[in-house]
Amino acid sequence: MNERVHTGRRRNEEARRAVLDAALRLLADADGAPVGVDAIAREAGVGKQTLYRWWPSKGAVLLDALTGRAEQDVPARDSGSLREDLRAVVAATFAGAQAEPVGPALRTLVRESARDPHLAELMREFTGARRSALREVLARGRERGELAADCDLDLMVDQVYGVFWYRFLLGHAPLGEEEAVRLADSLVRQGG
Amino acid sequence: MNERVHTGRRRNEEARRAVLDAALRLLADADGAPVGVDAIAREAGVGKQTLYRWWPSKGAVLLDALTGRAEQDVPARDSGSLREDLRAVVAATFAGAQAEPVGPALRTLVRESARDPHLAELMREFTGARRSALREVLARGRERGELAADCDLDLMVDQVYGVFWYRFLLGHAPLGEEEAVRLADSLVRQGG
Amino acid sequence: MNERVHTGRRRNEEARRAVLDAALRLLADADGAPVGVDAIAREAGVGKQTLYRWWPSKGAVLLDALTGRAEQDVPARDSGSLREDLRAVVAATFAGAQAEPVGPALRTLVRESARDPHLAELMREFTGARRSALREVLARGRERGELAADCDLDLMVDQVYGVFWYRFLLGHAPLGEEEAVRLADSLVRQGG
Amino acid sequence: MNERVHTGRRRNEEARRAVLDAALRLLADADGAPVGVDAIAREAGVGKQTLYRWWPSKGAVLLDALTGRAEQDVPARDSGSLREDLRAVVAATFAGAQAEPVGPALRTLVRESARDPHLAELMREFTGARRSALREVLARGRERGELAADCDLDLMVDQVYGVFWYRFLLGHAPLGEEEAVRLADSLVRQGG
DNA sequence: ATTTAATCGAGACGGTACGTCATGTCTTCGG
DNA sequence: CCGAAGACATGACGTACCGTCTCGATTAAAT
Repeated sequence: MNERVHTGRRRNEEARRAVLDAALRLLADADGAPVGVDAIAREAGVGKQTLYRWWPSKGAVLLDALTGRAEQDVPARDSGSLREDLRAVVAATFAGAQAEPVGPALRTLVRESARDPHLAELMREFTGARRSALREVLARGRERGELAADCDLDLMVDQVYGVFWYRFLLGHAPLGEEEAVRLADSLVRQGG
Repeated sequence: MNERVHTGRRRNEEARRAVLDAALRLLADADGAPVGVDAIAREAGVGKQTLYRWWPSKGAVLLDALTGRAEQDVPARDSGSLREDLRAVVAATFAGAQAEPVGPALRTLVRESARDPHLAELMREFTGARRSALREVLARGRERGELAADCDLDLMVDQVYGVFWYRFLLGHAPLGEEEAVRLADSLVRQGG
Repeated sequence: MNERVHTGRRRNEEARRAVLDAALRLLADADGAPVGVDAIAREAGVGKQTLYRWWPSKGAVLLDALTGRAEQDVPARDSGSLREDLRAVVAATFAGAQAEPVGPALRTLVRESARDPHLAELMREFTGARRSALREVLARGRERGELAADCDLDLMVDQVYGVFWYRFLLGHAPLGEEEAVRLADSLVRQGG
Repeated sequence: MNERVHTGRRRNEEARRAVLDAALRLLADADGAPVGVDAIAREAGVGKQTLYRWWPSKGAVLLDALTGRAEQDVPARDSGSLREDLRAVVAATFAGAQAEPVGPALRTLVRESARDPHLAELMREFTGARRSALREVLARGRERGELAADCDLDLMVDQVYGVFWYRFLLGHAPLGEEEAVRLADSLVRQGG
């Protein structure tokens, strides 16, 4: 606990970091169990008011903790081949959710969002962004003729993220490299 | 509230029904918002202890309320054609979740299961049963040669339920007859 | 902490006692410093909700703790002599406020009542009762001719309690037997 | 809010006045209810630090607001007659506490001092000064033989201020000219 | 004339207490 | 023994206030 210094009347960036770090740590350690505001504040060495001053709800803190640190490193590069791109995106998505501390934190976050309407809304935005990124990849493939002109891109996107979340939250089946490839390929085949 | 009569020292079936009815009603009215134990007990005109005597947790009551009433009417008939069977199952799944009061109740139930480990376990069983029923349909199709011998049935199952839950919970896209057909057909095509 | 047992759907008398005991103990130990609700609850081994269920405010608990235990043992006997009775009442008042744990607790209570309008009202009733008891004594003396017919009994009462509270709270002068006698005698002389 | 001008590195007298004015206004408006530091600062259009730079605590501000404005106009003249002087002092004390805005402000101040040890100490000094002024009057009377040589002056002083504070804070009886005269006379008679 | 230093308004900060809420356990009492 | 009622311990929630601290601007005194 290295004695944070005050920054006067402007927001203390160190406090912000301390909060997000603490939140991410607790989120990861909890692995699904609820994370309390008091706990975050105590862990960060911060007054509760500081949380409520800068984030509209507990959920906002948690989401910020996850997105602000775990870079949205899903690439969405354009390799010229739909199969290639799709494999990359799906594999990155699967892998990102397995890594520490993102995985457990993400699980906790989703759990929390079930109770916290504010967080649910934030999550909706978050996932919406991911969805359109993936849709972009598919749209490029369709333009190149790798997919049928009449295929339902939205349904394909939802098949990817549907499988992902379903398995991620229930944990009844793996989310490895192999499954990513299989899923990507089956989508390409299905839409061809 | 029609003045239930005591049944002495044997379990009062009417009380059980009153609880499940009340739970389902609240579950549906809440449409996602949390449903408390006190609320169920009051709505049912029942003591809280009666709940905990017969159900191990709040979640169990909620799940019982849903499954005990909303018949698991997903058919899983065997028509001889995979495409036919799959369309039927998917469409029934989609339609079942739209109907009142099942839809809103189911949404609430899932939300609750995020916080309640006990309910989560019950939900796991519940969805597990659905999954194996669907897998059965697909396995029959594969035996008939309608799917490639090496295709990943588990992945196909999860594509169906993944899309279903993903759209059902986020509500960003429809879950109608048309989407059901499209999804079923694309899976048959992909696995052929 | 001897494992209190629940008493079912009726108020738990043991819990009530535990709360009042704890409150009195803390009140006395604090000697003027504020006593928190959490502290009382923790000390009593009781949930905070139990406090708010039975007492309308923190102040009500504190006052109850003082009056419910420390018997209002100011005698107000009738000895036939005003001087005698007055000396007794004043001395008892002074002595009562010195004794442990009443003294420190009373000081804390008054302090709290400055912030808590509800408690202030309760204190008003409490002191009002004391005032009328003393007024009774003086009225009897006046009927016996020990006081002038036109003397202001209310003013005399307030001289007693005024001096008492003033010295009790500021602590700038003693409140012993000697002062009690002197005050009583001077009042008799003044009203004669 | 007439745009105060900076005075550079010397204390800004206007700011001081603004604080005291604001404090007195809030103190009077509150009539017993707590007055917060933030409220004073906002009302005065002043930073909180400016308060803590010049006053050691909130209480000091409040007391200063009261004493710095409401002149200590209790006369303590020497008319040659104890009865006369005493009547004057007591009546002035009573009247001073009734006037706006001193009365309500004083009430709030005492309430605050119950929670604020620093303010309590300041109040002790404040009342101590009043006490010795009154004691002076009585001592002069005793030297002139208007009081018995062995009478307890401190007790007499406390009877005056005791009655005053008791009635002022509880408000159960009036503090008018008539009561002042009666109290003063009874003390002279009692000590004669 | 330039530097130094103390003022000012503003408001974020860590901390403590508050009163409300929901959960699951427990006990009474009537049927 | 069942069922209704509801008190109980626990612990999270979001709000309010306190006194401290730092900012960036401003202006008087020191150099």
